[in-house]
Amino acid sequence: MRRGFVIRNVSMPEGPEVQSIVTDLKSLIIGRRILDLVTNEYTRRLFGNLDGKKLRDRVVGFEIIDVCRRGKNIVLRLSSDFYLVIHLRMTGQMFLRDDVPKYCRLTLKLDGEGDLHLADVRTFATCEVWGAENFATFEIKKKIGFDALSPTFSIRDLQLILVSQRSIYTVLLDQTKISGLGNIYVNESLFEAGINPLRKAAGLTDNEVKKLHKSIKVTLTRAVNNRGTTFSDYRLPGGEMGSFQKFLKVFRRAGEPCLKCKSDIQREKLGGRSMFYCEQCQK
DNA sequence: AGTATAACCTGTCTGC
DNA sequence: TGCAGACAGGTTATAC
Repeated sequence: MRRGFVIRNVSMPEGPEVQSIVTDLKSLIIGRRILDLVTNEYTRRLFGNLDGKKLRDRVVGFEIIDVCRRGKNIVLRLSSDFYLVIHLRMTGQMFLRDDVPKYCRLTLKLDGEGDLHLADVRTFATCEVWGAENFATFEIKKKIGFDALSPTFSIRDLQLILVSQRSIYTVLLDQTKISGLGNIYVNESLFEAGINPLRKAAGLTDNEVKKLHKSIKVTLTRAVNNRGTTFSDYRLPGGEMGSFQKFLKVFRRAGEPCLKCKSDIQREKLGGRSMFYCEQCQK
């Protein structure tokens, strides 16, 4: 597909959004060669202090041999035996297309149709280059907790991390304990499980942990199947857009009736983040 | 150990 | 119509 072929325009991605981007990238850029790396004034801070020449030596001329996800990081494995690790933070976007998107911070010119662009209006996104030896212990070095999207994520895993006196809301957002959840999916999962976000993590009963585990799985699976949550009017070229916003039950529904009991959905601040929950259904 | 706040940035929305 | 202020899905550092 040609000009304007946009993969995804999900702002502020959580695990399901990153997974959707990675799935699309897999079919679009694996096996393709990086012909050039184009930077601009908005590239500042993207690579930290990595020297420009070193960067090009490790990237330009090599093939993309795999794309995968580690927590909320997008990983491009290159034939140079280096890994590009991209974190989109709040507003990062990946595009595969010929023309340069608005707020573009980096372009990888590829052989074949379309170049890979990283755009990011707020310039929080980061890109790191890892050698193979270092990358072998990526999760440990980055302190990435259990992958909530993994099929192997178990009730036992969840039990292991729910040992703190912090709120369950705070712990589920802590990527060093469990990775892939963000504010949307923490709020939705807790509603689904009928657990109040302010409960102490260690205070949950075995039955509640079981319910929460199931609700996390169900919520994330449905989010991935819907290709994430899009709040803007963005659509894929085929008319598609991330569609999980249609299924949100509490997130950004403050003051609206609970879908189970009709009482008002509450909104409260914790650690600068907005919690959404139903007082009646979430005890 | 836990919490709270600010910081990194810019665009958009709300209310006066 | 204009303007000020609040708000944004992530993460990290620092101070209580």
